[in-house]
Amino acid sequence: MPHAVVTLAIAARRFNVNSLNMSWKRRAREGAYHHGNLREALIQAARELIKEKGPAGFTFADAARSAGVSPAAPYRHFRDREALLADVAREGFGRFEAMLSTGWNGGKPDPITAFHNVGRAYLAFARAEPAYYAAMFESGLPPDLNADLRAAGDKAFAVLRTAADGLVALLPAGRRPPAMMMSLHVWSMAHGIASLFGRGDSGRRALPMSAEELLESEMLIYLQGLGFPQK
Amino acid sequence: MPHAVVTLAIAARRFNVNSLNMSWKRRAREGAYHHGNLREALIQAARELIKEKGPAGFTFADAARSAGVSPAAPYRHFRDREALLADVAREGFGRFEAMLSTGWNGGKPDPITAFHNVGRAYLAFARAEPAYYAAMFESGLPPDLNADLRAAGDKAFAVLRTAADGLVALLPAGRRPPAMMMSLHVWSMAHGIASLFGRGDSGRRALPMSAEELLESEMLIYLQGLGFPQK
DNA sequence: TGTACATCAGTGAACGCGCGTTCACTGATGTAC
DNA sequence: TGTACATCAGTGAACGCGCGTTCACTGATGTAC
Repeated sequence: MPHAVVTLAIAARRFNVNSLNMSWKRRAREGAYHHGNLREALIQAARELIKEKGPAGFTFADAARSAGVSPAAPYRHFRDREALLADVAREGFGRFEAMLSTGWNGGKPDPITAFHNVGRAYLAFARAEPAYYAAMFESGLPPDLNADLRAAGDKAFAVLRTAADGLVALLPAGRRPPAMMMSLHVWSMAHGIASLFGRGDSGRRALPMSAEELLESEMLIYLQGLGFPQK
Repeated sequence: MPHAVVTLAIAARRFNVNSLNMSWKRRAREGAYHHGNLREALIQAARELIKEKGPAGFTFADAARSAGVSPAAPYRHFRDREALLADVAREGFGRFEAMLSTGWNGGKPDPITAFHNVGRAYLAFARAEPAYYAAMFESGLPPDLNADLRAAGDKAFAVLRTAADGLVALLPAGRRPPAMMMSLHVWSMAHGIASLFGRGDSGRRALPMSAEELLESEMLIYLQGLGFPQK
């Protein structure tokens, strides 16, 4: 009945969607749809909701509401809630890989320092992006739900593998541990510390030292055990 | 209307509840209530549901249904779903502590062997009791939701701390690392491996070696880095 | 030992709510001519 | 350059469902006397 109000509301919505769309166009050159880049907006909304309430605490309808569209709209882009979650995880693995790569930085200034930087980058990601991290590792998604997700996870792990390869090459041929094993060891250390202590989101356990210090000392002792020179 | 059927159904229910009650009386000497030990039955039901669908995948009504009672019954024993989940976690920490203690076994036959046994016990628990493990570490419950839960978690961690103390005593006074740090390191290794690879429930990542071998080698290298003699 | 009574674990019906999902539709966009 | 048309992202109303929670109740148990 109050036509003016309804019209204003619609106008406001259109305006918001369009201005968002313009900023997206500027940021990422992904194609824009005729009412805005809803696909990406839903992923952002899901991230926000996961950050607030955990990976199990958001619904398809929630994401639609946050993105300002009707509850039926997400079905144009995602088969179901799990498909949306998988896309959040896939995108997260991509950023994760980038951060780890930056940490490794081709093994510079030297492989041991770079290896520690990878560890720091791991924790920094878990702390800065708890929503991505939860979607990637704690959402209960089967890791090979789809080939893209699987590949994204593998690519991120490959950075650890590359770093281990670079480190192993420092040792004389007779005393080289399997790089695959080393990378799994480091992954488990970093993941263990990140999920027990180093999360940016909810109430975690208190510690006598920072998560970063804990991981650094753990890696230091581990590398010493493998016969690497200190520093 | 079909009185006979209804009567039979009620009789069957009563019979089941009573026979369950009797077996509980035999197993645990916890007090029995006048229609059965519903409190414990709800915890069991929650464990079963968590094992099937994850810690976020069960509802209060689900648990009641599994226990064969009306949806209002659980309110006699738990304030809400979170309180039930917290009790599952608390009970889990108790069993966890017992398994870790058995692994440590007072440091016998020798502290290094016993330390490795603690690691094995950790993974064995995560594998055998994925529901407890999930409630304890992956349910999103704040660790100090209530004093009992907090205390149960602390007691379990204290076993790791005791083991680290026992190990540290092997080293000469000048080269002893802080036992607190050591126990946090081992916890993070074991938890990392357990949550990434060593779970009995759902589809996890494949590995070139078993979770147990991975943890054992990791601890071995770590201990070597601290200057412990091998074997 | 028997009876009356208080207790309280569990009932079952009811409610409002938000979810997932479907459907025919609308209307802005891009394109063919 | 202008017009007609096809496309398809998003609408909004509708549905059935199961959840959390409440309520007055029931009836088995334990106990006081």
